[in-house]
Amino acid sequence: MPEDHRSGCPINLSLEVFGDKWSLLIIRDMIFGGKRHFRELLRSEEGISSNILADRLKTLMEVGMLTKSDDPTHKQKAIYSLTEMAIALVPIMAHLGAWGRRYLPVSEELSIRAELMEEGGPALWERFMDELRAEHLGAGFTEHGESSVRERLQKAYEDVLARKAKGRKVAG
Amino acid sequence: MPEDHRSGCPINLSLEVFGDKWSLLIIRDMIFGGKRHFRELLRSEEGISSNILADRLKTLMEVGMLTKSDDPTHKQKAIYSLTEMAIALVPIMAHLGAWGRRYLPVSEELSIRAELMEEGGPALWERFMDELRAEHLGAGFTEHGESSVRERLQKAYEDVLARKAKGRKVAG
DNA sequence: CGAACTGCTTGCGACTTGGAAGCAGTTGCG
DNA sequence: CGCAACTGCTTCCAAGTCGCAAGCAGTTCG
Repeated sequence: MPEDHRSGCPINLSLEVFGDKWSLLIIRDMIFGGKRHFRELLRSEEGISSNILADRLKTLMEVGMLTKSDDPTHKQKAIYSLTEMAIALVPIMAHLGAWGRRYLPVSEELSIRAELMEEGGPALWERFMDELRAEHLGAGFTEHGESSVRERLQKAYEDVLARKAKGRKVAG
Repeated sequence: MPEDHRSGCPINLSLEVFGDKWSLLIIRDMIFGGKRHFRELLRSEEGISSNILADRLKTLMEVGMLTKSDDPTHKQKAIYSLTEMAIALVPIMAHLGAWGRRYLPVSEELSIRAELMEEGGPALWERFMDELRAEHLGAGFTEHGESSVRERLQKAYEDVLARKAKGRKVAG
């Protein structure tokens, strides 16, 4: 009997899984950043340290949100993949992003993705989740060349950066 | 310049606000349990201790998710109220509950609310949020006697408890 | 052959967590 | 009127977690 839980409340159990300051950021970087390797994840916007990252990857694998496999191109590289359980967090990410954008002091370039996710609504989320399934659960790397949701979000992010740099050049 | 933040990413900022194991449970108890007083919140399903509760209430007030006022009926009682910022978490709570229910070992009685929230969808969430606004932001306590969303959820919870008790009596 | 890179691990000080007990004041009840 | 119960916290302290810095064995690349 699993009495290592504080209660059987779904919200509580969810928090027991990712109720900390890092777990969801790792998932975020895998979903929105397309990161699959340890050292990629180490270069997070927020600067996670390697021992914490190792620990979180381990527990995320234990709860079934991630899987790990060998990279055929490099004997030392590991590839982390999202499971359906983690891909199912996309709508929560979208809501979290929308909420943060509304109530917290976000930066423009880092919230453009949240804005587009909010605008796109459930239809966009579903498409994104399908792409993630192909990428993480499909047979190997199913690249479908055309513009994926992640690529569109990434482009919007870079456009904001470019516009801000330009504005700074003109104004400053 | 507020450089006490790790990054301007909306998901990160959200996690900085409630990315711990207790903050959202307090909000949950206020939303779904109708709890408004310190000692009510202390009797949480998960057994929060009083120093942690005091600390979290303080930080939740600092970030603007809660307000505190005097209870006119008791000089020592404080009444905690949700702000719009906290009420706006209802859809996230619903998603969290749905996700937890799908992937984690929830108990039947504590997940019936999540089930009903999921079934009710955005329309039900909006109604619930309106009721919370009346209760927490309105002029005093706006009780509208008829069956509120919270009362319906609570009744469903009690029905499950009663059914399980009966089943145990018959089977055992 | 050496520099750079791979996924981690270790050491350690600082911070956080949380159980238990307590506190000054208030209220309800007999 | 007197006392038990209750009010929102606070303090103490041990145990655990966090996170920077450094390092490590192995691999790959030029």
